Amino acid sequence: MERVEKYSRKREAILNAIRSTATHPTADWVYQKLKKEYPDLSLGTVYRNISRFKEDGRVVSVGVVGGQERLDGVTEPHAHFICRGCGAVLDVPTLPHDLAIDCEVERGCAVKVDYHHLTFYGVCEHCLKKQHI
Amino acid sequence: MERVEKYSRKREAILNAIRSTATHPTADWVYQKLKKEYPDLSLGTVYRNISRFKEDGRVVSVGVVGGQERLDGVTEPHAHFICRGCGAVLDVPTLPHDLAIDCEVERGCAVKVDYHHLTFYGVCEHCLKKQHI
DNA sequence: TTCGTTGCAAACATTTTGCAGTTTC
DNA sequence: GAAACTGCAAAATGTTTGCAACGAA
Repeated sequence: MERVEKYSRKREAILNAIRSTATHPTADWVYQKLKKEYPDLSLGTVYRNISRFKEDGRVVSVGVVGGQERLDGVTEPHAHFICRGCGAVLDVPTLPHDLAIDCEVERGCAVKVDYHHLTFYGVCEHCLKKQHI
Repeated sequence: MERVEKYSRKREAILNAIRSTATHPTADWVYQKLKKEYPDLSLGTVYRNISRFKEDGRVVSVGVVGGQERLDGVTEPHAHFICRGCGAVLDVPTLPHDLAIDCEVERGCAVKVDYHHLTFYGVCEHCLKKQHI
């Protein structure tokens, strides 16, 4: 039996919150942001809905930064940059996303590749200006 | 004052354990493995030493898989494959590691890039055979 | 003797879960 | 009215930390 998703105002708000920012937010960021408009919102609800979004592909995980999972409402494959100074997660739009390497790895490693992540690590523009790292 | 590292048999064993496997182990894997030879080993010691290894580059983090950080004793840059079936982390040796893209991102994004991670996700050979995923 | 290292257990932080009440259809 | 959704708080998980004892130089 497939469960049928019913409408929920909070679920809609959670998805919109993730989609409306370029910060690649954490669950808690979403919770804090929506807490103002929905004072009775629960962190459990945020986690439950994010979990569902990831399952059906409405949201994608960028990975865990500083112990917290970072989310992305933009599901088209693209590279990311993570700053070791402030933990910011940025999009790297300059790079063309090469889907061909997935096939290459499938042939070379005898595996099935669904997708790949390309993530750069370093210091962001803002942190570079602030101090010498 | 710079602290001077003193010799420790357990530290040596922890580093060797990480270096002697291709499983990209977790802290707990190292702990369980060494527990036999060092019955009084503490998980805190494993975490403390791994943390130090990461700081000075003797060990590298592959990322968090299923809530646990995976380590790599091979510090030369190379790509990884993560299986969504069993959580295995494999090396992808077929792919040449392109260091030039780091510079490209530096120019395009006005950031300082230290390194990048290229990680493929999918189903490993073993899990493919076991069932249809 | 000094100071880095460890075991232990408590503390922490993030995420998951069980349950009873609420909302959607 | 049935089934999905939620708040709440407790539990689970992985990791960190304070402190007194231990070990290397």
